Amino acid sequence: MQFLQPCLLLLLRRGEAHGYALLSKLEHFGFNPERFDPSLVYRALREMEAADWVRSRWDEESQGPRRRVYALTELGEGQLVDWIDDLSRTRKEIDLLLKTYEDGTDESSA
Amino acid sequence: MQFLQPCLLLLLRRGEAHGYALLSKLEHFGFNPERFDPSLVYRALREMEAADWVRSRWDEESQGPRRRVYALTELGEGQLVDWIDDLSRTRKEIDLLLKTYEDGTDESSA
DNA sequence: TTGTCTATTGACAAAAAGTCATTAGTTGAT
DNA sequence: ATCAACTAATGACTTTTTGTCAATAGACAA
Repeated sequence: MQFLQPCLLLLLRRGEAHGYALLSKLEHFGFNPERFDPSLVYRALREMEAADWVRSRWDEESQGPRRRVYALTELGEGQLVDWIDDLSRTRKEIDLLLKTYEDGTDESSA
Repeated sequence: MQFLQPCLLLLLRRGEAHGYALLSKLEHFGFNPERFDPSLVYRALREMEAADWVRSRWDEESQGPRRRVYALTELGEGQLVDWIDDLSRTRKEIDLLLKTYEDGTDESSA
């Protein structure tokens, strides 16, 4: 799976959130929280901030270790649209591949 | 796109072929032959041979530069099945992602 | 004999993904 | 009060994957 960044943007579209919270919400997209390394989420967020798809601030209110809260930017919304387009295309390619496989299965029955 | 290896196995399922021929047939799967570097095909084939998913021999009959002709092995057929399963799962994940996007679009209309 | 097409290989660079250790605040149990 | 577990984030390092490009070489046509 290399859908991490689009998944994070999708989650952030519902509202701002910090990395650790996003980590658990990723389960919804089929990520296994057991064997999924949290640093991947943090890295993805920092990379997306460098691209200005998200912006962060330190949450001053919360208890415990400091949280960096991320929010989607307008650029990020545009990027999400691009990703959705990409993924639609990828989906079509997979469909073609699966169809090609099925068409070639059990040729003796023709 | 990282479907190169499954695409090659699918093509080889139709019969043995050499790298250069496979290169042009990849167009069927949406690869752009203009900007697609041939060395990627050759490398993929060599990697798959190392995994014993394909086997090769030099074609002695053909004219021009020597051709290495690849054929799918039984192991390779099994691997193809695994890939098809993977891709079906990936397809479902993409569907979920696209659906999540659509569900969240234009919330004001609710 | 120069250029183009066919055909394959190898070296190197860049990008992406995975692993692990470290730091640090909070809470609950012993 | 100390230890473990949970929350939270960062940085260094490694491995894997992908991309780019140059080199070699036979055949053929201009």
